Amino acid sequence: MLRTHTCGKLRRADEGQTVTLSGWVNSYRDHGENLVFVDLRDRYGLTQVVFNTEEDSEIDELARKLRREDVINIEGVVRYRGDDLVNPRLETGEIEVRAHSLKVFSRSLTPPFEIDGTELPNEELRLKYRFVDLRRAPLQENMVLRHKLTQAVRGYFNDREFLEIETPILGRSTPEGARDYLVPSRVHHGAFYALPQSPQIYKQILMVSGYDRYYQIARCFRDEDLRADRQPEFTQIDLEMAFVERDDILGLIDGLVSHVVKEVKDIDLQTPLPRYTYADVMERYGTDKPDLRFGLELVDIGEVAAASDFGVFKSVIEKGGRVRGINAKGAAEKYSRRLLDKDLKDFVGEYGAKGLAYMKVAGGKLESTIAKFFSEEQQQQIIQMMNGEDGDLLLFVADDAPVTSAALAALRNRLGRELELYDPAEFCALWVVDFPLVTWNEDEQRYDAEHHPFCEPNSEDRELLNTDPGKVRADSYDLVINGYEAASGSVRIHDSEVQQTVFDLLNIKAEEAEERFGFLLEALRYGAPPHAGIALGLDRWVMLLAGNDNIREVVAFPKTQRASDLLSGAPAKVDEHQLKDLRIEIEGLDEE
RNA sequence: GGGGCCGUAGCUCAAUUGGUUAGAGUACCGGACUGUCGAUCCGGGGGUUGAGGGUUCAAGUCCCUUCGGCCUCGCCA
Repeated sequence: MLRTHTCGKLRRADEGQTVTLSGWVNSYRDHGENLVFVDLRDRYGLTQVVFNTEEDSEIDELARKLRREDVINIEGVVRYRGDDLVNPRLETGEIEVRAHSLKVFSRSLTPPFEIDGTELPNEELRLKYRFVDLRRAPLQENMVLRHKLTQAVRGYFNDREFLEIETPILGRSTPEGARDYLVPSRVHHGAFYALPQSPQIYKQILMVSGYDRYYQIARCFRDEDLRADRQPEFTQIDLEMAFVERDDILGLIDGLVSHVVKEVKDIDLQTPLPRYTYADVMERYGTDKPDLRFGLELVDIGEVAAASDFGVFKSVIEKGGRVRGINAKGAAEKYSRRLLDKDLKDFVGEYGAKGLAYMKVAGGKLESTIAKFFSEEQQQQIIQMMNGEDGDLLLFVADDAPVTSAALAALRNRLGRELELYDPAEFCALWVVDFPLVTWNEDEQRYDAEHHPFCEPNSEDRELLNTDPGKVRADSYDLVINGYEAASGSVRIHDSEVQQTVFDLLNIKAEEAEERFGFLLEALRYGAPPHAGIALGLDRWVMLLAGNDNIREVVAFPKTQRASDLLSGAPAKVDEHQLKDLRIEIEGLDEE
């Protein structure tokens, strides 16, 4: 071993010991020929090393040349710094190591940015020099948190008879869903593997095969555009159980969530987690993943709007749309006219809203350029419906139902944040259940699966499958934390006839279904147990527990928004002979 | 595919209406200093203003194109 202790280990109790430390030079303080201080860093902490030449002039000369990020090895004696010299900001601040030998393992170029700097460099640089960025304490803490979380997850499942089973990375492309990452086959000309979007089909087959409790910390790939909380490759805590019903999964995950947050953050979470129906949250919050750390519920004022003289509202209602609003409590003075007419209007415009109507409550009445279109009685109705008080700001969007939902849900989140209606450190988890089985796709003139095509229709809604499929509820469930989808799952279809009915509904032709995932259909014909499962987004979990709003902060080697890895340069061109092996030709390459 | 923000020294930023030799902090290099800990003090080097083109007597600043990063709508069963 090239060290006897780590840089975070030594305390006053170790005084007098001869120790060996290895690490990176975090900083140096040169006091001339006779005295040099070096803060030595590893992932466990910082220890001050003193070089004093009275006895060892060669070492001192070497020590004076040390620079940030050099990697060194020292041997020396631990000693108490002295009553006036203790540094209370360091865990090792009571001691220092008086070095009597120094070895330089390797010198560092001047780092592209400062490891302990107060200002972060731009993201591009951080990604290119990720090996330097990863030395920074916040990222190291995130990696540790991530490790603790995965271990807590494994512990929880291992204690409950679950088996961790790996599924293929090279699989088969399936229709619907996200765009696949494809891998060409050398042996089979013109044929491709697809990287898994999730281990969905394999885990269902494992249920058929009798592995009734499966879990896996599985890498998944989706070739879609990125967001702050989305990477093209990400990790799911994936699990599936046989002979269970919906509430068994919800209960199991309630237990997992409380176990994990206790283990990694020492948070005591009340379980069972609250459950809301999809219909309920869509009506009250306009989204299937509401942030319930604050209120600001949506209110429908359609009836008053229809009776008013305000043409914009009236015509929307006549066309079957909705008029809904939010009461921003006490915010009447917080948003200037300019902000309301420009910033907030443009903001809801991003979600398709053509305008943003607003009224202030003052003296028990409504104050607004549009107030004149509402009778005294209608104004009082609105104030009452929206629970209005003097100083409140009422905001309205009139449009078709999906637009009012999307615009107001986004506005609600923005107001919650700007008006500081919640504690950012709070951890608010809930279940959303009873999603619709399918949604109508206007462009394609067909139904799309809301969750995925293997999701069991709610048994109470079986009749509706043929008469009104859009009303059929699915046996599916999402776990929502602080406004993020943290997990998603369902009871699966275990009957090949029901599966066929759903494929028919989704207009997946029997032939196509047989070709694309006939292997699942076939498996279901050989004795399939009722089964259900769920997948949790590990990266998002770590992000939330780390109090971060960007997933790149919890991924060791993340990709940019255009899905490139600035560290390695991936994706990159390949040698001509590699393409030849695969019989692939690239169009338009000559243009450069 | 659409919208928005950004790109100036290694890094973080500044630079008036388009006007002198593009500055500061920090990092880096050299020197001084025996108790520092964001060390301090003295001195120094460091710029294709992302790239290309245009307008102009004059461009970091205005216009066009392009590259890259971030946020976002669509997309993400």
